[in-house]
Amino acid sequence: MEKTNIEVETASQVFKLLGDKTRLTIGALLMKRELCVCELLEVFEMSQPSISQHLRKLKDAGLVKEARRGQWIYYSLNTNSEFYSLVKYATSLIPDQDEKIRQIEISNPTLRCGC
Amino acid sequence: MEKTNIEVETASQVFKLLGDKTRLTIGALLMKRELCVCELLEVFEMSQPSISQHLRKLKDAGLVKEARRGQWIYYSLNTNSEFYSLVKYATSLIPDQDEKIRQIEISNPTLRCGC
DNA sequence: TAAGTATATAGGAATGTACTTATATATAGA
DNA sequence: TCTATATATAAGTACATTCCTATATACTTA
Repeated sequence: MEKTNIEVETASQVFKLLGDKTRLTIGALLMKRELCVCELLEVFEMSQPSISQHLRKLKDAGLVKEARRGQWIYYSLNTNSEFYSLVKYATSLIPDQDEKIRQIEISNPTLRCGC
Repeated sequence: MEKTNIEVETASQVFKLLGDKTRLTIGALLMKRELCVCELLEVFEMSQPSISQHLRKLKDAGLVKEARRGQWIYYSLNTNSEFYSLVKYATSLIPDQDEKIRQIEISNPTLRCGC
């Protein structure tokens, strides 16, 4: 886990981002695999705009990146970010999020039609 | 650097604490040595109550402990805290705080009389 | 091109945060 | 015990944050 010297201002901004339960959990979930908004919506008791706003903050800080695939925009961790190892460390501290991933896979919101 | 599993709620609270420039810097300074409020006051452009309030939050979370010695209350990192390794990691990310320590030692607020 | 789904943005309300000044409390020393 | 110094607490204010609802935008498919 290489460490670079990050300015106090910058580092504290990233900690502030991780200092929110929803965003920290999103980070841990994205550690497992990329996810779209409608998938995250399955595991947070929160409106779609709220999820989008959290993702935007993470994206603005360069922690996550997005990729549109058809109708969906998939979010994933930006492994090139200078904060990636911090995110990895931070998310490793909290309990495993497999249960939430399973919940997403059961409801499978991107495949409603069943085809 | 051992990692225990910390609840999302708890972990995000600690990140929130570190998500403030002043508190993150205090953490890095306490990594160097214990300090009293009047010493911290030398390196932050902030009122004494503000410093005290930041220290109180860090103390309430168990990250720092205090020890009164005469007129002064010395704050230090609580190495027994389950978050100590997180604090150590977090503070290792930011630039070295030696300059601020030197500044404190030059002004030496706990020894005003020179005796 | 119209309708449906996914996501983003705008605007606003409630709450939280980080400061400030004023004041209280605790210790030290004359 | 009086005064000075160190620190904590209280109360108020400005600003930031996080949610919401309503609406706009983008893509897909009939």
